[in-house]
Amino acid sequence: MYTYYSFGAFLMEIENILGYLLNTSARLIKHDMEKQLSDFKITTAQWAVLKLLDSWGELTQTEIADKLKSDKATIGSIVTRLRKKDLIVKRLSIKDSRANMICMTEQSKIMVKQIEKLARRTSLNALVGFNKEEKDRLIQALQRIIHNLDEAGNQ
Amino acid sequence: MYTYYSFGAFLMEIENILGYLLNTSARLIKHDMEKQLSDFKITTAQWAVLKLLDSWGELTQTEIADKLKSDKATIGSIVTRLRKKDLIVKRLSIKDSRANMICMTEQSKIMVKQIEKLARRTSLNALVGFNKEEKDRLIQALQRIIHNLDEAGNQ
DNA sequence: CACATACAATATGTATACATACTATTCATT
DNA sequence: AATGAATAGTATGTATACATATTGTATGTG
Repeated sequence: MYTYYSFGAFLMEIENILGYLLNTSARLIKHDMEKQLSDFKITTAQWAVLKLLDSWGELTQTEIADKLKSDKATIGSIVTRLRKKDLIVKRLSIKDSRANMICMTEQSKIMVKQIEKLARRTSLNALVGFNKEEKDRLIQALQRIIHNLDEAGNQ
Repeated sequence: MYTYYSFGAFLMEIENILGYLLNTSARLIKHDMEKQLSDFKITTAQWAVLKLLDSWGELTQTEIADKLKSDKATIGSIVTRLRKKDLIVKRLSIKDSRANMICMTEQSKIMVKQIEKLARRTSLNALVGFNKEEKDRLIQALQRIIHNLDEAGNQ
């Protein structure tokens, strides 16, 4: 049986520190997902942008950065790579000539639907042995952490 | 009041997908921690290596990579940077002349103790509003995820 | 001992992630 | 209308993160 460690433990080793645990689980799940995505020649970061566009329709790069809690520079380079693969199109905004509207292509609309299943499978791999209540509690805890840190960061 | 979303929701938007939530919370907590670490001219990845050495004593780069669930190339470059800052020393292993033992310096031993408090503060920032039970459940959930994915990845 | 295999570390290349600086454009206010 | 502040996006540089290939060393087996 696998042994768990408490957060309140006196001995605070790296393996028990929240930031390390979040970072490690995030890297491992990303790795699992990218293994599944390899056929699509796309990364998780690129997929997240497409998934967001699929929900919201066309967005500017700054809007994408805000919604994904990322930054303009990072989204800029992801958009460049998506465009090279013809998965998005940039259209100069009519309202604001500084801004580009990022739009999905037919190809990426189809791709996003196909990837949906893979994302669910990766979540299941990560959550083996979790019951519904445990899953829900985890998702809510992560949303609370993001809320806490996002608030603090935007002061 | 902030609204939470359930993992079992029919509409699976990017904001509710486990991998995205882990990745985002990991990035935000890393960002918070690195803000606090700025005086030490060190990153969280570099700190994790020092923290591990502080617990285990001298280790090879491969051992560090295994324990942090990272890889040799990544640890190699972190070790190079730590060495430039005189925070670690590389000693050729007596047993195995392919390997280097990575050892802390006096400077990094002191530094690690000072950083301990900052790590706790960052965890508190992230976990505002969590009670002890919620914190413990989260830590255990993350350790289970790492266990699940690490098992799967090492097949 | 010889040899195939495994392993430690390095080298190279791509993709985030993010700080900082810069350009072009827009907006607010006078 | 003029102008100073804010904003959208790009450019540059550093640091992971990781795949893949290479080099040198160790080890197990015949």
